[in-house]
Amino acid sequence: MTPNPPEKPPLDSKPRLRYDAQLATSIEAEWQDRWDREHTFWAPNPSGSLGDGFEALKDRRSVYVLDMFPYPSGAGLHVGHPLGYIGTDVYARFQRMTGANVLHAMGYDAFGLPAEQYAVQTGQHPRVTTEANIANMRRQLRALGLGHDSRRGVATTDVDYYRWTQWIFLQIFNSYYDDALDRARPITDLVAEFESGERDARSLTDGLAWADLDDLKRRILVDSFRLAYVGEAPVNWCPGLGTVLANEEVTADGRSERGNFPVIRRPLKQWMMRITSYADRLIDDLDLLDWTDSIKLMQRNWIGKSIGAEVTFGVELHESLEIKVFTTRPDTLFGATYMVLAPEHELVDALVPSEWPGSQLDDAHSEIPLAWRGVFGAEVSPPEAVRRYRAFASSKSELERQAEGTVKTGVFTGAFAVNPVNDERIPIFIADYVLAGYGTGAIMAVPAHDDRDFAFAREFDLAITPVVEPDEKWLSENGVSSSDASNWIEAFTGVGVAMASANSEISLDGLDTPNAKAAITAWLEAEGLGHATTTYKLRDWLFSRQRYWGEPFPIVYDETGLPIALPAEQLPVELPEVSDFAPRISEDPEALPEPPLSRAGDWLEVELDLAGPAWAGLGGGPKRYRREVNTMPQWAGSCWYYLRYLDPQNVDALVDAGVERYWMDSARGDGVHAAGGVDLYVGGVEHAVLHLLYARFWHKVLFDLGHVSTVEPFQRLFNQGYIQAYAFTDERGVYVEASEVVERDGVWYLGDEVVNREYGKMGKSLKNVVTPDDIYNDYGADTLRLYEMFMGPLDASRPWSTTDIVGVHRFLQRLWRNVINEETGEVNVSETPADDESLRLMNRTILAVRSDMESMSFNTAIARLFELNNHLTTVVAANGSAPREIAEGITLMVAPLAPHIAEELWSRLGHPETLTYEPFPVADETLLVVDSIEVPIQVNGKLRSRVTVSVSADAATLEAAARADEKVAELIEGATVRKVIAVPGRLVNFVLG
RNA sequence: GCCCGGAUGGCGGAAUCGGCAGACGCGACGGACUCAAACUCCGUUGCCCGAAAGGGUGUGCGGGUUCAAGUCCCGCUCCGGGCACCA
Repeated sequence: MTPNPPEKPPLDSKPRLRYDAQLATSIEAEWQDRWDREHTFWAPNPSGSLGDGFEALKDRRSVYVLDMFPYPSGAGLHVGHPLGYIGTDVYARFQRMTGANVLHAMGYDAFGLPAEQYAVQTGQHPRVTTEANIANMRRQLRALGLGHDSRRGVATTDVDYYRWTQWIFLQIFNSYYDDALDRARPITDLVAEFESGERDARSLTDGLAWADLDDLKRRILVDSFRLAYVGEAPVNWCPGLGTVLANEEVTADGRSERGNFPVIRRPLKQWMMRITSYADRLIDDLDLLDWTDSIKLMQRNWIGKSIGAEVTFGVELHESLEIKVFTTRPDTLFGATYMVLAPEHELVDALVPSEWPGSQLDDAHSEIPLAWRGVFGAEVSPPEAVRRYRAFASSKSELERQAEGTVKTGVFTGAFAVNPVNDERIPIFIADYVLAGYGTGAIMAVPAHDDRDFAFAREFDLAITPVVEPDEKWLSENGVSSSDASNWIEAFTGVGVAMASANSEISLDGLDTPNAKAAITAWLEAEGLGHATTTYKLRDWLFSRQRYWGEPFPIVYDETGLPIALPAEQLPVELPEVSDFAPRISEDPEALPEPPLSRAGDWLEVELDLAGPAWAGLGGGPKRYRREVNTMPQWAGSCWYYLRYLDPQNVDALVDAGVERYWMDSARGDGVHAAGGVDLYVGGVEHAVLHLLYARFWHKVLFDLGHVSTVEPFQRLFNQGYIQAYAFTDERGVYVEASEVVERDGVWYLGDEVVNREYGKMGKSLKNVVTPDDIYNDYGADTLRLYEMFMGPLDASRPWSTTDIVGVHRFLQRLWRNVINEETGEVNVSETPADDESLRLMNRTILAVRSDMESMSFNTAIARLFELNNHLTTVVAANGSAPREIAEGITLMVAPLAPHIAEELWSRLGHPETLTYEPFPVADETLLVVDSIEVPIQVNGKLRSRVTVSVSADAATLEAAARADEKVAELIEGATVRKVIAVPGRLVNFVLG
């Protein structure tokens, strides 16, 4: 296949077939059409509707290469977006040439807020905008020559796709977590256990057995076990977006990650997913994955596992009250000198006395230090002080809370707790440094060994009692002693030897921290005062949103107000048409948010005849139900798209089991890849906790229920860097069009005006966007691909520089000219064998390029190809033609990086078939052997000369050769050679005395 | 505050195990071609001294280990990212 020569004669004296933008883009368009026509990148499945052609490839290994699911933005792509897509395409093409059946596809994460907000403003249905955006993005990506299997490019908004998203939701809803087996099981198993008495319900139902429960109580009990459940909990309500958000979607300063709107905490009934049941497996299985340590660490930190103990404290004058605290340092229990409850803690009201205890109002005789009463003074009663403090604490925004840093506030409640190990009476405070949502919402404060408690104790003049002997280094650095903490300037939080920790039954004194923890925990358990326990920062995943443009839940409610799952046969639940896409936000901050679907008229109610057990309200004949009006979050669709790529047309299952195993399980069992899953997953680091945690969770549920064969979805994760760009501001500080700025002598000018250079993301607001369309118009797609891969390592961020592109463009031009006569279009290769030097260089190049391709070091692979091409240029200049074996070798090696020009050259070199499945060149070992090498000679570690010796030269030979070198001889003459280091194949170093 | 990652020419970046720092590209400079320019091709290019030969110096800063350090160790600075009272 050859392109038609340009029809018009060239305007100037430019050779007719010079590889310029015009020729490049015409070659590219023709090859893109041919790849489509010939289904070049269709990866056959082992069976099913996409199984055609598998027989021919059945002996190949399977490789699944995946890009993170893009959102089809209305703004289109800039050159930063395709960086990862080009990287995966190069990798995928290399894999095909080294004998793999490669699955590489691209779909669209198309539900989401921007299309909906646009709809709210314009009345345009989000589906219309979404489809237009997808079409534009497809066009832009196609022009890059990405080898995607177009049959697999699903969009989350396709009804055929979200039908299966809903189906997965049903699986999760209809499951519970069996803690004993440590996996999810069908909820029917749980019901069977209750019915048979195998599982005792009584501890959960005020002592009633399953048989004694009425239908409603049975449903509530069973619902409380489901992995997807409706829970009432403080959630992140974002009035600016009119919806609730997951913890992961809220930034540290209490704003929405999208849109940067304020987020407030309020209790609401919402759908939750029991991801916390998987916390341990989500941490442990990280060990099986080829991910960077930093991403693994971010996931571990987010899950936030803490191993410690729960300890029960009594309350003075309240025999019936018990306060449970969580601590990771039970060994410091003897050092607890006060206790703190979160201001919202449920026991606060019960234990606060109406008056300050005893005679404390009289400062002269008070046993209560003045400081304890905090800011409100002595004339305020405890309930009023608590009320005022709560008001003060809840009025603070997250930002204010942070701004205050380590300044601790709080108020004494007037009540005392009793330390169970020594019966000491310790004051109970409320303070907002203790969080209601973590642990038990209460702590024992050990100021000697905890920074926060130390700061609070100093603020409130509370006792600081050391119970762990600090190490000498700490004591001397701080200039203090372990016996008296009065002049300590910080807490000792390290491990050490326990001291002053004994009662009549147990002594921790002399034990190191781990042993002291074990001893006290055992004692607490024996005494019934506490037990070992583990807590997590991870909360259950808030799964409902008050939006229109998302997946409807396959859930209806009956008259009890409890949810009922629709049977899978009734899927999909399609989004109804509505006229108003905006969530309604009431002026009343306490009012419930009103999702757009709650105004969807007829859709809201449905008459169904649902089969099932009577206790669950089913099987009673046709009945009217009300639909769930929330929709799923955008993460839902992106939690499993990689599974649908495998089998996108399957109407019977989300993915066929055999197909799933073929692609997903292939990476296992080679001794390195323990978990299986996608062979290579490339995307930005911004999904480190959100998408990657949710997807792993869903995958594990599907694994537990037998729908997928691997424990993890993504075996190898690669985080690509970002392409950033310079932006320029004028003297008013206003951004100016970056493409019009020029540099003269290190100063930047827009016209004659000096402008200021900044550096940041590419975007409309900085006026520094460069689009792929711009670049392929000016240079062609191969040049763009090559430049993006050449700029630096794929995982590093780097600045875009349009001026640097000419380097790679010149490379392609030179390659073209080495093979094709620019004037005549004739192939300019010779059939005579290449000279020895050229062959050796090519084989060294093959070796290096192969290894660089495998490690995705595309920048250095390209550098090696530059060198080979530059050498070939000199050969062509000398001989008038390129040796065929070199021309073909370099063409094949360039193919993964710049596939269009490579296909065109390959075709012109006389090969009718695409080179997509040609074997990648293999280095000839015999041509890699060298017999002599140049070795550096150092004197006192400084490079002074070089000698050429045989590769096999041993240390003595090497030293002799070095001594024979004229320059070296001169330098060591007369000096005492104290030592000679001669490393064969490396260097010689003479150390003079 | 804590935890990660990074710092190499004018710029983007190379450099297996500690063994010739600066591959490759851009830019700059010089030359060829051209009436001229662009394109293309050839050459030079870390910095300092020197006409040259050559010498000195050099991988954020300060120490150290070593025959030898961009690479290892200790102490900092700055930049990027994550977490942020998680008991």
